Amino acid sequence: MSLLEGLNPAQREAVIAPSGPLLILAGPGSGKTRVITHRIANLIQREGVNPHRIMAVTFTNKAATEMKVRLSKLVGRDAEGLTVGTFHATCSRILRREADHIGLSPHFVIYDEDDQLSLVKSVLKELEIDEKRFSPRGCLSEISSAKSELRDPLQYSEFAQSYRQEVVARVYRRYQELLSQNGALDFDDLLATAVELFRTNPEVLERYQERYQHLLVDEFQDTNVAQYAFVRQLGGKHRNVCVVGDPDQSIYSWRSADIRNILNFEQDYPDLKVVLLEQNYRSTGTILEAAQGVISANTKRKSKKLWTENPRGGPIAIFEAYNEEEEASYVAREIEWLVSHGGHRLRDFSVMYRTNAQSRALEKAFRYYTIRYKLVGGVRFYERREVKDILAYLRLLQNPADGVALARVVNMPPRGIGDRTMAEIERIAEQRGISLFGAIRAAVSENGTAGKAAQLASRVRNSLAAFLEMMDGLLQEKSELGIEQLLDLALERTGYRAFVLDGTDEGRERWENVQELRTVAKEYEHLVPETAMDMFLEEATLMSDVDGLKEEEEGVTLITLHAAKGLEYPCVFIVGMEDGICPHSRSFDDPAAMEEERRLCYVGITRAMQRLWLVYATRRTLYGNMSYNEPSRFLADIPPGLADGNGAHAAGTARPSPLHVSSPGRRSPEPRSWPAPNGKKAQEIAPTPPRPRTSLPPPAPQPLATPRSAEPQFRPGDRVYHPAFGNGVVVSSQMQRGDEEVTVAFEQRGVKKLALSFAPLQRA
DNA sequence: CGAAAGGCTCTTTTT
DNA sequence: GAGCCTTTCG
Repeated sequence: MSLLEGLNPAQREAVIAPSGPLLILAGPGSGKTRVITHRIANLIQREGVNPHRIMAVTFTNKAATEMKVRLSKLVGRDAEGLTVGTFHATCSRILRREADHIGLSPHFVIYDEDDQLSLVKSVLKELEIDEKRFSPRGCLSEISSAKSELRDPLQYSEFAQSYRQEVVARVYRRYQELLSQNGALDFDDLLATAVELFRTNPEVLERYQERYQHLLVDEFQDTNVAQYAFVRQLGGKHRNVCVVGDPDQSIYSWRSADIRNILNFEQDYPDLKVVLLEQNYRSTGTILEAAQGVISANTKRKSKKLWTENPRGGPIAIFEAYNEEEEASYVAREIEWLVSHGGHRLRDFSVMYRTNAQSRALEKAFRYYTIRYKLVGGVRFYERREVKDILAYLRLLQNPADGVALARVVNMPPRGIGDRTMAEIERIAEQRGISLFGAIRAAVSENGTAGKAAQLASRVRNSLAAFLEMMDGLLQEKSELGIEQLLDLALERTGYRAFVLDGTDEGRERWENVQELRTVAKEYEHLVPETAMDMFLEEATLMSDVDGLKEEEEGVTLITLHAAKGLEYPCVFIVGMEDGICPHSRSFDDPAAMEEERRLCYVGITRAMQRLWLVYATRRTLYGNMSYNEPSRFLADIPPGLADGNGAHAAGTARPSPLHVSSPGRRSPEPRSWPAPNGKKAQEIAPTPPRPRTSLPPPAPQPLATPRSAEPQFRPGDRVYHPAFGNGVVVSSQMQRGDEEVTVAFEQRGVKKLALSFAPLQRA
């Protein structure tokens, strides 16, 4: 099969563009991943580039994995030689390999946000800075952005102007010292330290430049200064840097992503070739048009003209719910209806929201309606308390200098080493510049002797001695044990197993998570023993939300708008379409932030292939109390005629919710256009009449694909095609309540009964 | 020291 | 409404 088969002219151009800097501006659904993978395949197969010389960088492991899978299909075994990974993982691998050049232990651990926060807190305590005035979170985010911009503590303190910044500068300096003492790097360090390595070791950089003659970067609009510096360094020699991105989908500026990287890119590489991918293969014309309506209200953007050959599709549904519970049950019932009548499966659906807290009401409704769902984000597996505890034990065994890990587990389960004791230990560690572990050892061995380290009660001393002895025992045995065995032994010796299994259901659940971790650990046993533990701990830390998402698994996906970037679903609900939520209230006084909210909304809308629902509630409980929000201003930017404003789009939406007896039904049975042409806010256009206390009868579903008629369009024997089910033959067809119900025998999927107004059924 | 209870403050998004 | 921190009591 030709590599160029089935590509449009722009895609083809991007795939075969000659070596040299290349910027691919790719609109949503324009076949971006396809272009990257085909370009790599083209390099290997047509230009004879050794796969070892190609590096592709993504933002999530999931994107990396997907890319690898697709490449395996394209180039077979050659894919094995490629370097494909996230920025963080790629930098981490390089740093472990080259650690000795910058005085770093190759066994460094990676601190996630939890660990970072504990470290900042201990710094604040040590420097006697009031947490009330300088929140640990605030300090951390300041430090994080400094690192993302490659400013070390010294540079930061020079640049510091306000009192606040001066304080943060002191915290930053000490924080960095402690990281180093603990043998740890945080997320941001992975990038900044890699850049530093290359900057201070030209010969190392040259080796990597020589090796990686071709670089490809996905989601370039979300790179920060450090990531861009890394790309520039690596690509500095051969200049074969291909970056792919879409400024309209830049949604991570709060994590220091800088759209200006795209502009800088053009300046840094004057001979840059630019390819625009503007044809959308994903969404219906209606959805694409709505998306463009929303995004074009941003002032600071280059306008693109996206287009599609896809059918226009049905209208977008806009539904006003009474509160978040009705919102959730509306979503649940729509899905239920479409799954039983519309020929959709649960996995075709995704419900997207601005903040993770919004998933709660949805989960409740889904459980009530017994609809299976897959929750992305929320409390992740690797962030569960018991999982983090176990990982901390393993970290401590791998790297006894890791003070954050020690502080986490030293009294978990409780073993008589409380805050006061630890404060004393911390004092010793700080005083002597040694690790917490070393300080415990010192305290135990020196207590009561001349020049004693501390005055400890004998009970406390015994507790510490017991802990020390236990850890020393594990440390001695660890070299002979695999990860799994070490984990088992640690669970016993530390008493953690007995601690978790406390007889409650919750305890059993937590123990299952521990077992799950054990299963993951098993997968690392085939690795080289010296690095297996490092890899295991690293991957546990660098795992991202979407990485755990299994598309093939049945169930509705619940996901934040941020995490949904890069995904697509036949049917998408965006809930909480309210001013204050989407856009989030934090963006109200910042035009740039508001533009980002709009991009976020745009990202959400463009995830939808066939159907889109935008849902808002007139009131909802927010942070514990009731708030009343206006419909999102973004709704008013959807061009007129694309949406049904009463939520009538799909199923029996007006059925009373069994969850809430008092829940009112639909406001008005007749569809109204949304919004009014003058683009005023929804509420001003269509003032909401008081909602009736009883629900109205459900209106007949609105046909999307066909006009209503008394005669069935399909007859037994007709050959048909359905995007999800493939080819089939009509078995029977009859009119039901103004809708045509077609029974089709699909070649692959068996017999399905479809409602024609909802099933995208075509004649084949 | 540890468990339990009550009060406090915030919550955007995450590699 | 939840998680975090502080307080209180055994």
